[in-house]
Amino acid sequence: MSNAEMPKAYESSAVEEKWYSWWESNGLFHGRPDPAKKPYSIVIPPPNVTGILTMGHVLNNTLQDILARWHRMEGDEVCWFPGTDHAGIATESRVEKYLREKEGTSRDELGREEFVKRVWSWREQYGGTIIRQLRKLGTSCDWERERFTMDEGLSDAVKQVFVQLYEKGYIKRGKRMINWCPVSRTALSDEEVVYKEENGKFYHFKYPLSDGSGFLIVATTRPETMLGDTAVAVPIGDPRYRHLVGKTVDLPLTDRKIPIIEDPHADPEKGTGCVKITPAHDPNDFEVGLRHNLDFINVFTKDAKMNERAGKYAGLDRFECRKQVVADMERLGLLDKIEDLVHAVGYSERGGVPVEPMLSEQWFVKMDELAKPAIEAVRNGTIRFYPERWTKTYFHWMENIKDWCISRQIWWGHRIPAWYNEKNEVYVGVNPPEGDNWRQDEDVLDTWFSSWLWPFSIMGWPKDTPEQKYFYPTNDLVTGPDIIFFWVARMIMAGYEFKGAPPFRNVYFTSIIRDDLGRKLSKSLGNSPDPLDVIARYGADALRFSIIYIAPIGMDIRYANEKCEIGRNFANKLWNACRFRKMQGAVSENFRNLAGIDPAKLAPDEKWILAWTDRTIRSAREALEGFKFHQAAHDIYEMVWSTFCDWFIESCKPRLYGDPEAKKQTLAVLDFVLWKLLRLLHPFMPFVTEELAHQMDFLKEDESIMYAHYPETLEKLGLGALADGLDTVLGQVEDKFELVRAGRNLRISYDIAPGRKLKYHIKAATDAQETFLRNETGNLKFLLNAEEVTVSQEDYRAEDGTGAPSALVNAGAIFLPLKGVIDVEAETAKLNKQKKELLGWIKGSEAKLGNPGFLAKAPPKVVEDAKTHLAEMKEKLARVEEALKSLN
RNA sequence: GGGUGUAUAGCUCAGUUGGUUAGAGCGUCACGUUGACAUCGUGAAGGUCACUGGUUCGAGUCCAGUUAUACCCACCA
Repeated sequence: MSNAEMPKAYESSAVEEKWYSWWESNGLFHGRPDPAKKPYSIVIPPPNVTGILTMGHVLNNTLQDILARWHRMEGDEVCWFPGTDHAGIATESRVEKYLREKEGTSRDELGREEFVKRVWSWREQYGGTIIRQLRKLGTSCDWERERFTMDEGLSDAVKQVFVQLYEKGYIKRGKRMINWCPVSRTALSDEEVVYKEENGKFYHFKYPLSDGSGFLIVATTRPETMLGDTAVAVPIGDPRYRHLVGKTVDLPLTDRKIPIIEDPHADPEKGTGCVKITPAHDPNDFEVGLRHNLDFINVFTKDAKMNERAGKYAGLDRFECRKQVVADMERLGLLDKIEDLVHAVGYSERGGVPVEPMLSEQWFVKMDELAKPAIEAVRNGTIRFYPERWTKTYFHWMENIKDWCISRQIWWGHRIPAWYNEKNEVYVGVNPPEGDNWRQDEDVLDTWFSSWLWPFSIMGWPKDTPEQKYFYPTNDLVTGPDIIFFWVARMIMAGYEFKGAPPFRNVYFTSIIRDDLGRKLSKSLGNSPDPLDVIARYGADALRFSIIYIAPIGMDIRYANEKCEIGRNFANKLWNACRFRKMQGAVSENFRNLAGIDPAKLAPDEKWILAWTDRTIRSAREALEGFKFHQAAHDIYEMVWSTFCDWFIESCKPRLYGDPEAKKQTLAVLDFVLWKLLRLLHPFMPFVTEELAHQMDFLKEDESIMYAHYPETLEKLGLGALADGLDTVLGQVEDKFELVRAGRNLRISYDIAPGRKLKYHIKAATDAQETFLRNETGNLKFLLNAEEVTVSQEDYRAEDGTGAPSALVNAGAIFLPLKGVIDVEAETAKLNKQKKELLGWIKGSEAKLGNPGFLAKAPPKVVEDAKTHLAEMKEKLARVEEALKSLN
């Protein structure tokens, strides 16, 4: 590195570009089985291939990158497996939209084969944008291992799993009630339905008894379904209706007569107790239909319009039909009343419209047996959740798990490996059956049917690969709690079923990011920042650090772009600390180990900063081990900014400008600490730390901080001797800094320009303090910007006997002698305020110590501390009173 | 209807197993171009820890209840 001066401010963009391509082209992200090292692996939650980077991805991938980089520095063999998900329905509709807008064609016009081809080429051209964007964030994924859920190998895994579960009897085909999305025209799993509270209407209809003896009143929120009614149910043994059971009603608007049946589904407490039964369009009614062998009349088309079974309503949209049915019923005098009610309506997550419960032939996976080992694994701690409370959500779902509807009536996805022949036989196998009388099932599998295999399919399963032996199970999973059912739970089940082992050991659930008003980020609100813009403006390190720094543990994050100033300013602070250091000359030769330094000769400040560095190393590592990223970020931030820059660097300046030996020593300590701080910070801010490590010559040109060892404490480095006698010195240095603060305060309260040189007098409280502070006078002069600092155990007295403004601190008192400017009244007031405070403390302490209960029951240590504290307060009070006396 | 969070300074949040009279950042205010940094520095003001009750020598911290708020689950015709 030349001596060219570093710029005054850190410029992120060029630096980030440079290092990322250097890391990647040198293969520093690549992980390979290495028996000599401990494996550490993560699989990325595969983003949709159609996706673009959002703030959610930023948070999620920053956390994974912190883990990956940290473990790499700990010496583990790290592999972070990246890739994308084919996202069946989402991608299919994305490409459909593209074809409509750009080519004026459609899926149906192109036909299946051609359409699927188009999706692949769309993916070639536009897909995977997010993968390129992730690089801007600095993510250290092993790109050589990037996979796509539709890759050949992953498709093999899907087929293998399907066949295996089919042969085990866990996968079955059957006609059941499913959630139908009329927009995507496919079945959905229960998890893909989101419920929204809505203000709806509750329509009460009169159904005339066929014998003309009156009406039964039924209520519904969905009048259009009455066209598919095939019974009216009444409660079992209900005296109001008992005599009607077995008779029929004339179903209005149709020419059908439908039976009146007794069924427990009818609740006598609700409404009239009578319920219309639509077995083809309601899950409960379906059950009733089975029990009573009723007809199942489907009145909807695949896009939820009325079909020919709806008679004159055929062709109408379901909501239009609803209006007309109500109008017609009213006209016929069969509308009893309409009530308002709030109810939950199930919407298709992707389609954005209410789902239609429909009776349909689909493939299902029986989940209850698969769930058993997965429940046990979380219960016995083999797999741990952070925050732990998510286990409750997990258990609740797993213990009530339902069959999983896995077939989708779309074209983009893994086609179901089942074939049928004319004799209606079914063949299920990894490879197509012999002979040409077989046609393959038209449906594809739910996207999640490939995602749940991700942790091992990405490593080559079902083939036997060294990667699986070495990297499976993975260590940590970082994901959002919104996909705990979709993905996390199912991966655990798949892990046990197909690998006989958990897919990961720890699951860290990220927070949800909201805007600064607490609203969810969404495109339509326009409150969703583009991370690439933010990176361009503030830098990737700034974004990464800021988002971790502001992320409260287990709660939603309030994000606004301005918050990236935290990270940007911090990077700049670090940059300038290094810039300052560079101005002092070349890096110390012993910056790695402080070789040749005599522990006995360390200045108090130097011991103090070494102690703080150790403390921070311990707390940061402990925080990372417990997935407390936010806390690690805060600890390091505080250490760098306040402890290192504000106090250590400032305080060491006098030594830099004096004795060359002292300068050499202090620079060595500074370098030693700085190099540790850069490494501590690297997982959080990879770019600026790599740049600075090179700028400072901590690394050779071909070395990367990515593989520098994560900092260890002095003791672990075998440098324990440097920490000898730290305890006493620590308190003295802290007291010294408190004294400095008090001195600056005096200056300000007397309104003296900071530039003006002053004299201070310090009254030391003890002999030890006096000795210590005398040795520090040079240092104190600098920190206080004073031309002279005197130390004794006496109060300050001017020649004419007047006192001076002063402040009391632990170390003693600091006086600011100012000729004739002492404001006796103000000083008295200040001291009286302090006295009042002290008396409060003393009163409280004495009360506590006078309490027999406290003395008897509190731990001895606490009692001892209280006594010490009281003594200190009393001693301080005595000093305040003395000072008060001297004023008069 | 069940379940899970959250409630501490103007704002956003820390606060470890209960132990001095509760902290940080931002914002506000005052002062400042001291040779790393105005993306900065030195200071100041600002809180009956949502409410009620309980346990305890001692509660922001534990327990019960209340209120507010957010989210998740559930086939309420």
